[in-house]
Amino acid sequence: MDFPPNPDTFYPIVWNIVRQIPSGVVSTYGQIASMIPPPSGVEPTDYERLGPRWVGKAMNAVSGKDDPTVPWQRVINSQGGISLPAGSAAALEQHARLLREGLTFDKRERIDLNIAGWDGPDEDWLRENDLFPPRPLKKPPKKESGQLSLF
DNA sequence: CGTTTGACTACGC
DNA sequence: CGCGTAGCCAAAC
Repeated sequence: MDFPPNPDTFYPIVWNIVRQIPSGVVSTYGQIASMIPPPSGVEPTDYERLGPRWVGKAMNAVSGKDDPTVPWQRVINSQGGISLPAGSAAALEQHARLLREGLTFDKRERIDLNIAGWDGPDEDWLRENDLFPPRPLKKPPKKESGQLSLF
């Protein structure tokens, strides 16, 4: 299955989550997928592999509808890069929008998820929508839990 | 009607 | 750090 069992229900969930992403940060296909329960009939192990691609499908469907309420530009791949074909009009548009939102790309054209990675929606919102907590995008800061309050 | 192709990721070198 | 590969199947060609 490289396609959601039921796009009509799966896509809207994805779009609702994407609508929660604030300007200035970014999420990933995998993180979005991690919040959505596997559709009935789909094994969790399969979903882990297929979910991210389905999220990509949902994003593709947005551009078709040209829905201005879905900030699709804030969803990038797990490496912090734009997944649209390099040089394509859509890719350039996404790049421009992200720059406009204050995000910065390194010389490899990638965003540092440790800095700009999204922490997910409010917990209340997640509960109201029966969604799971997102998989963290930021890697643990080595040891020293959290950070010393001292500066 | 057979082939190619994905808005992905994790993993191995 | 970068490049290649598997997993997998509906659509587009």
